[in-house]
Amino acid sequence: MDERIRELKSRVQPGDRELVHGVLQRIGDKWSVMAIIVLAKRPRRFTELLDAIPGISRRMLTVTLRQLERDGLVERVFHTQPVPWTEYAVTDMGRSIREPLATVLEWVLDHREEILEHRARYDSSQITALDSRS
Amino acid sequence: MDERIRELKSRVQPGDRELVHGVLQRIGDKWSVMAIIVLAKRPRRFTELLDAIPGISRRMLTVTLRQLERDGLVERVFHTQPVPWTEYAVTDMGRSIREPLATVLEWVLDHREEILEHRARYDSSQITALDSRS
DNA sequence: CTGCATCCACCACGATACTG
DNA sequence: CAGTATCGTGGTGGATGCAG
Repeated sequence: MDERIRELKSRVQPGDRELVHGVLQRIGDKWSVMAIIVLAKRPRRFTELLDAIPGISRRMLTVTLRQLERDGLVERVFHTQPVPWTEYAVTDMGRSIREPLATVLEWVLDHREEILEHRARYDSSQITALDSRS
Repeated sequence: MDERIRELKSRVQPGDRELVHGVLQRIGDKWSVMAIIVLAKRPRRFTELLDAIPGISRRMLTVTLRQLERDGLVERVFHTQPVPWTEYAVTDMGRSIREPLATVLEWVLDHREEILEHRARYDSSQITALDSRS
């Protein structure tokens, strides 16, 4: 593991810190991951995405799709036949990011109980600290 | 890959969506990953972390450490000998999250050029769109 | 239908003064 | 040394009106 990290570190170039953090922020935002997951099943049009991603607003769907499009994870295809419409689809790169995402998901599922236990313990200790303060 | 995703999905329980998103947000925030990386090398005291993480404020260091502590990724140890002081260290779980993080890092490095190319292309197309609008 | 523009609420973060 | 408290600011996201 430490070996792997050293190996990866040797590949990091000057501007990569910002890039890495940018990607981490993207997958940490509210809708990007969901959009990629939904689009990975099959391409959709704007309104279909609105329905397929419960709770998202038109604004955030637009913003999210533009960001993903900018990075090349999603592409927007314009059709004219039979009637004009827009279709969104994941690119190969967009599809490939599900791999690291799955690794994160797996880690969370593996440590689900441990995290929740720690939170419960931490929160209750904070409450008692507050109690003794009053 | 799709097979792996299906397998992981079968393990997802009702409340896990929030939990997963919470973890993604944490690794997407500005300082958590850096704090874990620094602490993984060796334990540090508060002021050492302040120096080891360039640009972080005392406030954000406190906030970040408390969140990581709450989730059980970092532990705070109080010493009394020879003089009272505080020491922070990563837990086994905190150490283990470097694995999925490394996977994400690897993906970013693998797609560094492609992402930057897409951004450059997207941005220049936006500029021309703005030009034709004026 | 597919957006973009605007306004607003909230939260993350930074600067800084203060405390045991 | 190791924080906490307070304030200010920018960014993220939601609601909604308008347009091609």
